[in-house]
Amino acid sequence: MSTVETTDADGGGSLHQRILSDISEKIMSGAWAPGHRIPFEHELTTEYNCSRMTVNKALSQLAKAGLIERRRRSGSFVRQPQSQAAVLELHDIRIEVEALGLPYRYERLKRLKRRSNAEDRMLLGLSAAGSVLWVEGLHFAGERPFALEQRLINLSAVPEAGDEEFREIAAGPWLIGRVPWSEAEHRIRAMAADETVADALDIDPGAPCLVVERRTWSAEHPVTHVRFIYPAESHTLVARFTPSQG
Amino acid sequence: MSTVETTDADGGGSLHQRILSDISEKIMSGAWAPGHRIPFEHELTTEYNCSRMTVNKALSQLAKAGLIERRRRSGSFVRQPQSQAAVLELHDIRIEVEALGLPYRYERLKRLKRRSNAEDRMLLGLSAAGSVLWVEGLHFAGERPFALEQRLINLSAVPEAGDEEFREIAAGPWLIGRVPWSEAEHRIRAMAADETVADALDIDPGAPCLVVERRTWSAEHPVTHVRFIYPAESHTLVARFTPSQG
DNA sequence: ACGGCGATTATGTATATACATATTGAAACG
DNA sequence: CGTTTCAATATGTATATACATAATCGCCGT
Repeated sequence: MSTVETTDADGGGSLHQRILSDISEKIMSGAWAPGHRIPFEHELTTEYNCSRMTVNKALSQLAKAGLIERRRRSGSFVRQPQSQAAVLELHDIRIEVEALGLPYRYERLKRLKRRSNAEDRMLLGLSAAGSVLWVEGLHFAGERPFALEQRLINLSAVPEAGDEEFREIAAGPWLIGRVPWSEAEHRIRAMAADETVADALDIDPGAPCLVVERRTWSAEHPVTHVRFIYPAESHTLVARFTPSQG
Repeated sequence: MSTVETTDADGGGSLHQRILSDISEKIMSGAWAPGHRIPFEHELTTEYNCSRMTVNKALSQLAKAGLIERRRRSGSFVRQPQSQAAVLELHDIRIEVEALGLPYRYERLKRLKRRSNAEDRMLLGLSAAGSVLWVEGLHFAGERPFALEQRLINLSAVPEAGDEEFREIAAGPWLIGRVPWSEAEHRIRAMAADETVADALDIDPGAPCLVVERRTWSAEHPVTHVRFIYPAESHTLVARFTPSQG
């Protein structure tokens, strides 16, 4: 610790990241309950064998993310999970997860190309039949499932999506940059997890979930319909605004 | 710059904060358009007469917030804003209900004037203690409960609310028109109904609910915190928006 | 011309250090 | 016994430094 060691000497990621994910894991898993005092900076310093600045930066970030609260002279404490803020912006889940300091991972569950049925057309707002792609995947924050994604892509609008596997990359990031969207509509509601959802998200059947559905258009053409399903505890949408004044 | 100078030597806030606000100001105002290369770290270092670490931390934070993009060897650039925060309308429940073609009714359940406790202050974002008014009421659509409202009013900001009974009129419509609000923040999440909520809304305990919390400010003063609790089946929020630019 | 390779450059991450500031707990005092 | 004061402590913010890493530019040889 006395000299400057090579950056990223350990295995994966930076030390900063490792501290972040270690601590938020402990909090998320419940090992450190709300109110629990987490180790002092100088203790983490010896635990991770690093300088206080490194620990400090990680803890400050957790504080800004709302996971912990810091009190001078007293230490840092796990906060009541009322303010696990995520922002209703672009709704890129990777960014949301990484803002929590957790490693992000995506895993495709299903992929199916088919001729649109009545429900597909309703979801997309299509009048005529055509090819659609159905993709289902799981977003992970660390080891835990963070959100289940169910997506319908209108292949008449985005034919090249038909050649994509979406095995490791979520369809959202793929579509952005390829298809300029001109309009979007969100629907937000609560739902009880059914068998399938509960299984995928590793929660109890019947547990409350937050559902965010988005429909996107590009120049009047329906592009995609996504449904994100979050376990209730893991997610709060935050929207801040000032009056529009007519 | 050669020695360690006293922290916060300048006027208000930290240097970190000043750099942050300066740069986001320039971006938000359009002075630095998307694609514009902002000064290099070493340039800002001389401009603000501070170390690179300080500048680096500020820029990293802006990057994490999505305002800028950083490229090694090339510098930092103002990003294209991908999307905007959703503009949820300030929803008036009477209008929602009447849009469904159902008769609307409001009924007050509880009303309590008290000195703010720690939780009240947290909800309202107050630092000092003071009088608050707690009002709980039910919104009906026809015969069925449509939403449960739990509201906290900061009597320091709106003293005349202390004389109101809110027996037949909900506090929301009363406040609007009386108190011009300058800013609001929504938090949206899912929740399982507890005993109290289930009883009020006439649903089963454990049933999923949509919770919308709103905090309102008027000229920097916290005015009110409301929580609307909807049975999952009865409600879907809709937000529609277009990208701010290409 | 053109493709590869090394030098340069800006950012990324870490260290050790210094001093500020808020809060707590205990000692000193009226 | 209550209050005031003070020192200890943990966090907050800044500095200077060191080395890593990625991307670009320009040189050079074929």
